[in-house]
Amino acid sequence: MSVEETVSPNNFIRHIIDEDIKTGKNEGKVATRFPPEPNGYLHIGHAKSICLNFGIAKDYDGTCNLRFDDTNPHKEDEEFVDAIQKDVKWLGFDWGGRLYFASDYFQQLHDYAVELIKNGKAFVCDLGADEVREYRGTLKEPGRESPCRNRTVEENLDLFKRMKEGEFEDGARVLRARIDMASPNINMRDPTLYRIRHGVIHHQTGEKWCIYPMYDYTHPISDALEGVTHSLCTLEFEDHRPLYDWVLDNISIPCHPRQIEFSRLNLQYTIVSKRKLTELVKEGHVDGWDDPRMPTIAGLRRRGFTSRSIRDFCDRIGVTKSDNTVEMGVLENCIREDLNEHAPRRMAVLHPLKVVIENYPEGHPEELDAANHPQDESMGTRKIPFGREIYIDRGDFLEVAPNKKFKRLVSGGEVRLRNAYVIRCNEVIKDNNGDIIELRCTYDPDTLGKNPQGRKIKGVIHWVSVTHAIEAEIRLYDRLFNLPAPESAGKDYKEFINPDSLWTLTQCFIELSMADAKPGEQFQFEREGYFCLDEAHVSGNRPVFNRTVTLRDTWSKKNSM
RNA sequence: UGGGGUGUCGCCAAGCGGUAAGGCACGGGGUUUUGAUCUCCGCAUGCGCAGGUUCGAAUCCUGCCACCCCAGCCA
Repeated sequence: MSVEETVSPNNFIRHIIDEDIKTGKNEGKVATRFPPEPNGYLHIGHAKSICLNFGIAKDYDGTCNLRFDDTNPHKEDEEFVDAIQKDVKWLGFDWGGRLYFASDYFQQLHDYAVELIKNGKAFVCDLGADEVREYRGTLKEPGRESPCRNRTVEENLDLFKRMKEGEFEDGARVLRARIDMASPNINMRDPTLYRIRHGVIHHQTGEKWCIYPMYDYTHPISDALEGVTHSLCTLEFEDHRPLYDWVLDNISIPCHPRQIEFSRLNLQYTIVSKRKLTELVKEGHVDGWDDPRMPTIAGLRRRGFTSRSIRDFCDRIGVTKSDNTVEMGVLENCIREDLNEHAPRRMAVLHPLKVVIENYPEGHPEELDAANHPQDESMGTRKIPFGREIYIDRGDFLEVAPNKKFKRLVSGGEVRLRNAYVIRCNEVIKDNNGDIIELRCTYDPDTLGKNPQGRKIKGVIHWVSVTHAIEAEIRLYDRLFNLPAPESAGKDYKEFINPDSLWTLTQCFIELSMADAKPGEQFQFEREGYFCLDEAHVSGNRPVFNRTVTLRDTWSKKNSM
């Protein structure tokens, strides 16, 4: 497979790793991890991180762990841990049995906390949440020390033990690191290490614990326990790195991974924020996490994106520290490139208009041969039934050509039926409203597989035989938001939800050969785009197809300007 | 002068003192029974701005400017 041969592009993180290997750091080993919190589905931004972490492990002959950062049972759920594993696997990565949970380390995390207390590096604080905030100071002014800051080791040990044993209510006390309330870095102003959470059932540890460690405390230790060498995270954690290092420097743990930050992905016309995606799902703006309009891995999969195209996308966008917003065109290009190569061609009529071929014999349908791929003979051919009555797309007929460049069918004009004959339109039948309901045509029997003598046929249109067509529902998707950057418009992003992001067409006709298509199977509907049979939905007894992406269309683009 | 970051083509992004890669997008030509694909050509005398060092600066120095992140007992 060509993807496996692709050389991953270099980036600044790989440069750092190259240097570490050259200088013999970590004995030349490379270990990364992908650490999602199971509080939502993975999205395209996570794909960037997954490709980075697993890609590095693969290329450097190292390892990449899948570790759930499950320190906040309030927001987390088993549904998400299952979905995340499914998505990482689907993206083509393998954690090889190294599946971990931060909650696996709760006991060790607790023991290291006791160690910090014993060394006077942590204390139990009685301040309430509001007071802690007040004492923290502001961005420009230093904070004040908690009145509890100078408790004795014995008292701290006793209080922490009683916190663990459930003696205190939620919020009554926290364990804090004893660092520096005057630090210009707010993260270093005696950050909270442990909080009390009663009455929640943790999806992994049940009711075993009522104190839960914070991210800033859990993450460095989890990394170190797993022997991670390079801990890759996004830019907003850059300010947390001093704390990451402080934790590891102040406990007796032999390993000290290096945290390296890179910028997160932003994609135009969508949002890549788990919190906001959760809102879209919960408030019903979309039909679940796997709605084909969602930038989630599950949504992209259902839309018809291949994992190969997503990996390709991640390679193309690169990894840097600069803020970036990638155009949809890049993602679209990736899936078009993949599907152009791999998707077999089919014909489907989305907006049917009936055509009767008057000089074609009745009751003598024939079977024509059609290539499954115009450039790849190895994909073979198929039979397509042709008959006296066919459907063409309404958009492929106009009574009068609007300009000399129009090459579809017009009254009195000729057009090539893809994989079949040239037809001429002789008559336009209309209903009482003046709407076109049928075309009367004749065909030239001498044009199958060859061009007619003495005249040039400019246009080619697709079609489907009326008697053999399968009725289908086709869903056309457009961008979820009608603003390139819905999150930074200074208003609620939900105001920019595109009301026309889904068009459902219920009376479409697809060619017979797709009768036994499998869920998820992908096709190019010639001249329309790439479509896949929906994984889950059948509407009545009609199959449902999702449009993954249109074909590139320089013609309509030019004419719409 | 609160701290931490980032600024190279419309969007990504190489570049690491020797004279601006590549991809997407865009414009144009060719082939074509998909207005697709494929193919060829074009697309930064310029690297946030201003100075300086140097034979030579996107790369080094100085000073500005713009944008992003941080005051959860979220991650």
